[in-house]
Amino acid sequence: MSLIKITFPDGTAKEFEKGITPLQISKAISNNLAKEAIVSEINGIRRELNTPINEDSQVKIFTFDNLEGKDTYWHSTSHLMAHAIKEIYPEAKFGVGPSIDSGFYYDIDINTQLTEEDLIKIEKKMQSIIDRNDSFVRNELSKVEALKFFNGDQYKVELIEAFDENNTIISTYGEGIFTDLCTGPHLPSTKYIKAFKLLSVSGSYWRGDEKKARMQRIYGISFPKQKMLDDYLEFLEEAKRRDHRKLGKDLDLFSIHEEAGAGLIYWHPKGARVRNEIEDFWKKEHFKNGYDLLYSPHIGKSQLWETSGHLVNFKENMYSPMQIDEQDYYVKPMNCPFHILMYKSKLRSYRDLPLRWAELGTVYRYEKSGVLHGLLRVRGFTQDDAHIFCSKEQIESEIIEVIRFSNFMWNKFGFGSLKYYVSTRPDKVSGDDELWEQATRSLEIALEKEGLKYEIDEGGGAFYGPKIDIKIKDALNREWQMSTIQFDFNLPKRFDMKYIGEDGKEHVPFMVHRALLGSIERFMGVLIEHYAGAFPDWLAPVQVAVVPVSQNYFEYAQKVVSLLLDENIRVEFDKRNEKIGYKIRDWETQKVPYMLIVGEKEETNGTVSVRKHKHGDQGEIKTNEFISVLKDSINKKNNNN
RNA sequence: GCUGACGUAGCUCAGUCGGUAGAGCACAUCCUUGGUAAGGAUGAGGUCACCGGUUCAAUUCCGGUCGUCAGCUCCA
Repeated sequence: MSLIKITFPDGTAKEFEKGITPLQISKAISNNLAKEAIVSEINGIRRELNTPINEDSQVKIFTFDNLEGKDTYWHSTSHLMAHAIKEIYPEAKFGVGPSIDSGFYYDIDINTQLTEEDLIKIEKKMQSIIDRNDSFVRNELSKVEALKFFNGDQYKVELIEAFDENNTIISTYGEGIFTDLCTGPHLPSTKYIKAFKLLSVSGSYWRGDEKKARMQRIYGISFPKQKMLDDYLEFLEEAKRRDHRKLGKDLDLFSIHEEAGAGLIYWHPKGARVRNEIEDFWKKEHFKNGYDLLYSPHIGKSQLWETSGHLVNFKENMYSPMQIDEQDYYVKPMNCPFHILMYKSKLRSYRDLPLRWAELGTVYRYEKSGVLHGLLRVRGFTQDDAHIFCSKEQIESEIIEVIRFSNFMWNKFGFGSLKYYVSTRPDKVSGDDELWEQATRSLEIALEKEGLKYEIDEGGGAFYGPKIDIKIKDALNREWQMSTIQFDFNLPKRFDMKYIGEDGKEHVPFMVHRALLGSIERFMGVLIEHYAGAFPDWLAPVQVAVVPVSQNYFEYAQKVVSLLLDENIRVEFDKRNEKIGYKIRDWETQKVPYMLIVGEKEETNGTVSVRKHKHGDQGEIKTNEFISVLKDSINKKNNNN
């Protein structure tokens, strides 16, 4: 009986009998760990919990709390699902079935169109396989053996053929009648899967290529505890309740009109009110931060777009030209060429720099019909655009300012958690190495100086320069890519931009594109979902509803309304012939921050009875006092909900 | 754009195995003047997305177009 040394991630080591498995090791550490263990890593290779270890090794144990654990858990569930499908539809062929950020999917080639009812059937079959507690059995084959084994399954054969002849051990995993090509690792057996749900079925293509075979993709999720699944399903329900398309309708914020064109947004009075508050705030903050505001036209001659390169690089996103005086004019997909024309309208000195020029510029881009989605993906949208023209010496401090500004804006709207990504030079781009290097470095230095962590997106930059993308997290912890800060080495050259330096010579200015909110439409879509439609006081389209107990108090109610109006508070006077219970319900569902109930008592006392959205009756308060508290909240732009 | 599902009143949805349609909410009028999440009665509302085809007859069946939804691919 020989002993081997097992070293753990914290550096401690312990001796075990040769042939011990990670599961047994985790039992030796603690019963809880053994219960929660999902997969292990042996000398840097992820392997099953029941893999015998025969030599001194580094061992890590993963649970569902680790990404590695989730990955294995979901991946095994996708195999379980495929297994169930194979039992129900023996003719089914399978593409790929990986785990994804949340859950898993499997692509299936099957003749019948799967429906929601079929998913229930598959779920039942999955449960019966779990009850059988089939083991996931690993087998290793040579390429020749694998090709033989999967003979007749064109998808698996295609995958196997792509493998390197010599240095790949091809592995398969099987439970019961189902065997799949897979590198693994997997759960020891199907019993480990405690709670799962198949969520949706939709179309996909073999290898994501629409020219290749059409497959059906089933998405699902699984968890080691029923409660976790329940919570996840509740999260999906909550996301549905917050869907900006639904709230946009319910709260009368905006509409989209089939007869007038897809992807084009109509802002109703209430949505326009919110938008107006955001834009006012945005403009004031830009002035404070040393920006100037611009307005530019919506169309420009083809020559402009040729100079800018858009007709070469962006044409598929631009709408067909219109003819004016026998010249082609294009609707703008971006604002930058216009801003550059303004830059070039006179000779610039280094003393003018930096120029920070911002515009809420509405642009139009062709988007494929299938990608349109509410406010989040549209064909006409308003960018909160700005271009910074500066000298080489200024780039670092300018980038820092933009990062700070962006931070400030997101915090103001209640988004705390920001993530930064620096995208570096793509391979295919030729150009000035030094320029790229320097600009990329300045982005990194700016983030480092601000004490911000960032990730590198290697080769993810645009062809014209490196960039910082900022992702935000909303109230449901969902990530959205919104802000972007991009260097542009292309346009200044194309437009022959210059400034006269201290040395009396011409220099090419650095140009930075930046959007803080991204686009107003998308931003509002995210904001609606973030606030679940219950906007904070300063943004709410209706801030106060004055609700008299009966018609007898209309006169007093009117006085209250007038006082509010005098203070520029957005107020509705509810004169409807309904009981107050009805009115309260109505304003509550409209998510109006405050209702002021007024009747005999309030008239006598010169007060209002405040009812706060979601918090109910707050009791009686002097009208003036209410107004000053509300005004204070509005002025401070509190995120008070 | 591609795959699939879907498109009936302002909204949410029934329904018609082919004989031009219904509920609840919302809306209007009247009764009721009510103190913290839906008072009652009456009424008005639809070329059943659009365009063709089949048929004595199409909202229903077939084809196309537009749009929506879930994905694929792509992005602010």
